[in-house]
Amino acid sequence: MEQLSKSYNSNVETEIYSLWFKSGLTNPDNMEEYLKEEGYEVKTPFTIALPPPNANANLHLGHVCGYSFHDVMGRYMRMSGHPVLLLPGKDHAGIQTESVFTKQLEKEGKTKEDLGRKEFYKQAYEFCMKNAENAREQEKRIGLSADFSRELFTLDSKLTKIVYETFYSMFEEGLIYRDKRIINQCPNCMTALADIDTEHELKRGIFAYIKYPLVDNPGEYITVATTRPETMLGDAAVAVHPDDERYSKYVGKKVLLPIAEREIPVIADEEVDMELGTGAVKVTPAHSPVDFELGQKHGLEVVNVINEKGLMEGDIPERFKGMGTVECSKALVKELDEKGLLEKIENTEHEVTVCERCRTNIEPIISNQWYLNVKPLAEKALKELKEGNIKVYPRGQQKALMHFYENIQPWCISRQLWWGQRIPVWYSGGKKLYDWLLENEGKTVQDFEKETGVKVSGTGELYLGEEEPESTNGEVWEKEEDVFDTWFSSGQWPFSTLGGPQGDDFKKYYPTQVMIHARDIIFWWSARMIMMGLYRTGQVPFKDIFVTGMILADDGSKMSKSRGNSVEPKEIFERYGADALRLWYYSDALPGSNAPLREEKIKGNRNFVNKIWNASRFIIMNIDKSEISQISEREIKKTEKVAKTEKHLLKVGKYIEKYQFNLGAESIREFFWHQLCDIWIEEAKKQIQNEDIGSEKRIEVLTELLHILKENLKIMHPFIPFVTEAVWQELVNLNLAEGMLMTQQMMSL
RNA sequence: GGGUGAUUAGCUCAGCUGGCUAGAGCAUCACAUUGACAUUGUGAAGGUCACAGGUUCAAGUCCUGUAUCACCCACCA
Repeated sequence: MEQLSKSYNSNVETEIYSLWFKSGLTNPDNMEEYLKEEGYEVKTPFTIALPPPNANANLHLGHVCGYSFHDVMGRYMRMSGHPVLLLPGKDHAGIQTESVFTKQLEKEGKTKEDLGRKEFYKQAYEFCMKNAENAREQEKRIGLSADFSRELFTLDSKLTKIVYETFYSMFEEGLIYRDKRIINQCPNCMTALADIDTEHELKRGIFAYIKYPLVDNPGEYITVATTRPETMLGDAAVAVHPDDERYSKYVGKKVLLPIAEREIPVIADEEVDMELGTGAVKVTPAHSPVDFELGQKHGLEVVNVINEKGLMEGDIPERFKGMGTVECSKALVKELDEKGLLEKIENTEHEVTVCERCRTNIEPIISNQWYLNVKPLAEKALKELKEGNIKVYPRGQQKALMHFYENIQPWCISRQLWWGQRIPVWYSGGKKLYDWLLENEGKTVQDFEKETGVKVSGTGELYLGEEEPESTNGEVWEKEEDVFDTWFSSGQWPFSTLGGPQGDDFKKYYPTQVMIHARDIIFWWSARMIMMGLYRTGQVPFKDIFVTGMILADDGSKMSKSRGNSVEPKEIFERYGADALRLWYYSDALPGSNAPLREEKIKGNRNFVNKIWNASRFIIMNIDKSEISQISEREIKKTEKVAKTEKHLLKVGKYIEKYQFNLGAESIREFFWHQLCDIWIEEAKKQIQNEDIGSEKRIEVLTELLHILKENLKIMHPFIPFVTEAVWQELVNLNLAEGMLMTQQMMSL
């Protein structure tokens, strides 16, 4: 009978995809209608909010493959009677996009200031939309059966509105506040960074031993050791361990800070490590996170000497002003040496914090930022975890998540960027005034004017809202320049995408079922989605978190563009097809494991895909046109083989429900190849080889074989949707099947 | 320093609540096949399940300790 091509050609995959997409049945509302029309029971909706990839670049292999987990769940659920919503989107990725796009502007010889905030935003938006389009193509290429009619971008006004509502409500409850804290400042990106946006690098540095003379004991001094001499200009104290006998006599006395010529106290604190350096440590609250804590504890003065550009400033000798930190360090060391206050300098290697994007050294500085007190939210999240309302796979990650919640710190939610959701706040009389009044409790606007010499018109009050408020008595409203940390909006993804707590989709599709992503973002994303979800909706945003493995280069190293060892998804699609890639990923990228991408492994899976094609082809070829009606009308007898097949379907279904995709993939391969092909088809060959066309024996054997093939196609479909649908459509052409495999129901389950 | 996990065939890993004569894929070797598929079939080789103790009738599987590795968090004056 009809001649199918000798091997499966993965080029048909795009064609198959458009078949699915055109049907509109990836939209759960349509799917629900379809189920009703076909007389199936409509089960509860199944929702996954897909992790939105960053809209500043093409998708990498990890993204693309990750979606095959979402899709296997989605397809299986759809075939089991659930209207399935796989909700796609794209993330604006604040810092990263701003950095990528600014670099692109640089190549054109422009800066973001040249464009101005509005134009910058507009162009960055276009840039993201272009990338989003590419990303969407890749998502389709892997076979993701998502409802693209609902696709969203994190900066869509619908989402922003919901994010703002959350902000207003949190502010009113006192969870959000402005605070002066030490932050990670990237002097290059000119923004505060969350800890997550920083990395650590081992760099060469110096260890300078500097003598601080005692004020009341001429000739005596305390030597402190520091890797950053320039920060001494901002020192507020020298700290020693209370049990340290070498220094106990000095505690409570004062030393004269060289060069700055300021008197600072000697304090005692348990935190000080007696073994390290000289056992005496200089305390610079303004420029070191630890020192900041120490300073707060001991009520020390905060002396700012480095500005947000990483240059020296503030209450320091004129000659150092405007210097970079390294330059200043050198100059200081030289002067100290001349004064005989430099004991020695050691070369050392130490970890420094750098900006994840541009690798610039992070400058810890004091800054006014917006904070969210996440502690009460974390407590609720922790409770849900403990009660088992959210489960993390692999289980070990659950403990890690609990530990994270138990030790959570206030979250800095403001970023000094242009790209993002601008914090909807207005300051009467200006931001500086507001912060000043906050720091100087009890003082008034008049005090501000007197002490700073700046004239303001306003009350120092805040107004929350997007639109500029009415100006009464000629007061001037200053708009907040900062934008939200990206995680503040992506943390609301599962409900913001469904239209917020009032949305129709929300009512129908929330909470979602499962969150699937790579392990590196569990704290930064999932942890926040749980907190924000509980806060806004009172419900957990998803019941399960499934953490995928990481794709590595074939030598086991991390894939990265800079190393040149990254593999484009496109290459794999072209050479082996999406099904082969998916199949490889199910078995290799298990939770907690690494998956080095080896070509020969994908090849092996491609062979299996081809095997499916050829076994189907064999069965189709053996059915004569004249036998079709007899075969399709014949009742399926529950033979041993059919029963075994049913059992197989149930088993694989269980694996999918338990997120054991590797076992599922292994089973479908084992059953199809080594049971159906190697044994049953071989048997069938012998049974029909001497039979006449249309004979009872032939009809019996072929009917059973075809049925088993179709059942196998169904259970394999969630894993490898393309080849199975391609075969199904061949069957449809011959009147041996109907409709699309994607929407077939697994009735035996 | 804190946390989490890993350690099973050459490689990447399965092995759920203890019953294994320890599996898969890829790689290797031998043989077969122009027959749906050379993108195939049949078979072989390859492992004291990191190490040391313990619990048990029975341990890859549970407990304790040791070692090595990985990731995350904190920090390094």
